[in-house]
Amino acid sequence: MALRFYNTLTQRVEDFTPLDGKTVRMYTCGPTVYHYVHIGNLRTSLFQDILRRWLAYRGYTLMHVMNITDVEDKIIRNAMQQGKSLSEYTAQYEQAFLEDMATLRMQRPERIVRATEHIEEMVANVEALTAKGFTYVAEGSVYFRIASFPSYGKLSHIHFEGQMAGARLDMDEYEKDDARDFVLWKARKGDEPFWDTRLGPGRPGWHIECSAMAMKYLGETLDIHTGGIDLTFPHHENEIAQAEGATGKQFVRYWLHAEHLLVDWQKMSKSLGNFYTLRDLLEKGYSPEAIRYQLSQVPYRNKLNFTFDGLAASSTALDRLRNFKLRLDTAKFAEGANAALSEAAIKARAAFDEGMDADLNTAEALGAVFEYVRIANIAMDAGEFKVGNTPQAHALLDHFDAIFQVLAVTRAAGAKDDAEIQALVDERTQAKKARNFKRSDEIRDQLAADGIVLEDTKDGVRWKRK
RNA sequence: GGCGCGGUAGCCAAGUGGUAAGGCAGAGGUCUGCAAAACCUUUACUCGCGGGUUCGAUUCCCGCCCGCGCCUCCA
Repeated sequence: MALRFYNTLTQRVEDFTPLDGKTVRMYTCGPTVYHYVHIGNLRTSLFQDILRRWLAYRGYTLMHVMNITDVEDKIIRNAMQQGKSLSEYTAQYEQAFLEDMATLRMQRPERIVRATEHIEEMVANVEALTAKGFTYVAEGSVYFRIASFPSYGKLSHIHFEGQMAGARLDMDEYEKDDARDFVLWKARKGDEPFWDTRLGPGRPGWHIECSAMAMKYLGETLDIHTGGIDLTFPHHENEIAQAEGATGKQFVRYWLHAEHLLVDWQKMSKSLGNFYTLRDLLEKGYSPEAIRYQLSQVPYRNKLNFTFDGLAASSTALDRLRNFKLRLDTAKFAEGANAALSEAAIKARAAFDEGMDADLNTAEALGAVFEYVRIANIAMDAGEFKVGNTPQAHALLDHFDAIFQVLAVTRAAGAKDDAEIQALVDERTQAKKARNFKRSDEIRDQLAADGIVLEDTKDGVRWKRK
């Protein structure tokens, strides 16, 4: 079956077809760099990475733009408190975010753009809206008048007629004509940073950066727009108003939203003390691959309740796959090929692909790999796995890992290199042959202390990094 | 109150109108100088509850209960 995604706009799973042949124009709402991102943010980034990789596998050329929000209330507040400029303050967190992405083996989008470098595009977007009568000015700020945009609410499926029974309203924003209206351009306030523009001195509202930058780099109609589910309203709804108000054309064809990562079944927040950064987990000794696995294994549209038990389980599950690969690389197989196993490899590959095509069902895809691993292990135990079956097994693992990116071990700084380890392993084998168990056990313990595990198998000794 | 997502074995989780993938944990076993590691076997007559449609529902419809999120510049 074809590649298909759940589209928030239509609330249905739809076949995916880009507007322009094999090119996919995709925009991602990246982080607001006022602090280190947490693993919930990274889960969303990881969904985007997997989406990228799968689109590429399916033969599409990506034009993927991700923004960095580097001007915003918390950034301004924190930067001013620390006596830093905005860019001085945000640079450290932007850098940290990019490092986190690399640690988790995420690809960089084709283009990463910063809000503060696109003020002119935002001003132009606001002007286009004003020209069409969608805006009004109050106390120097420019607002979008929602009443003038009838389709407002089509993404979040909110009907605004008799709205707001139990919702809270922000009473500070008394200058708005309608509580639902949102700000496009904020008038300069106090000694906050500002830009002198045709809209007057001030700074952009949050939503305008994304519509302006997305259209600048990807055109008026995008294929895919992604983000966390909490951005659906109001952020993405407002992006639609800004873009479609200005162009009169459909802004985004497929809206994909990642569900939240939860801790104790609650959204992460600092006040609850359930806020983890990638650095926190690495300090506790979890590997980047185990974290990547844990964040990938639950399909992106499901909530993922993060627990350390779950992370440990992911680590063990990942070991199973790595052990299989190691066995494939080190065991001795008889000549020939087993037709039934070839069949199993083909089936596993097809099931993996079908799972991924079905709105990136990573759980199903993963299941297909594990099923093959079990079948192959049984065959190896029985001596029925043949040399001729190895290429297919490798191909399946490579195919899986091209998307999941978890099989290679991240080596600690200062770790022994392979040759060094092999020399010790060989020395131990010699000692064992000579029945010098004292020396052989000594080497085994020494390697264990360095995180190297030795495994004696019928085909000889193999080793791996823990 | 409105909108949205979900409730499947101890935990995580896939799935289909015809009688429940996979992973972790647990139990048993194989291998081994000892061990470690690894591998294998095994665990839901049942899919939140109550109705309905159907020859047949976990899967469709209705109602209810429970959890989570959004409705405040939160991924």
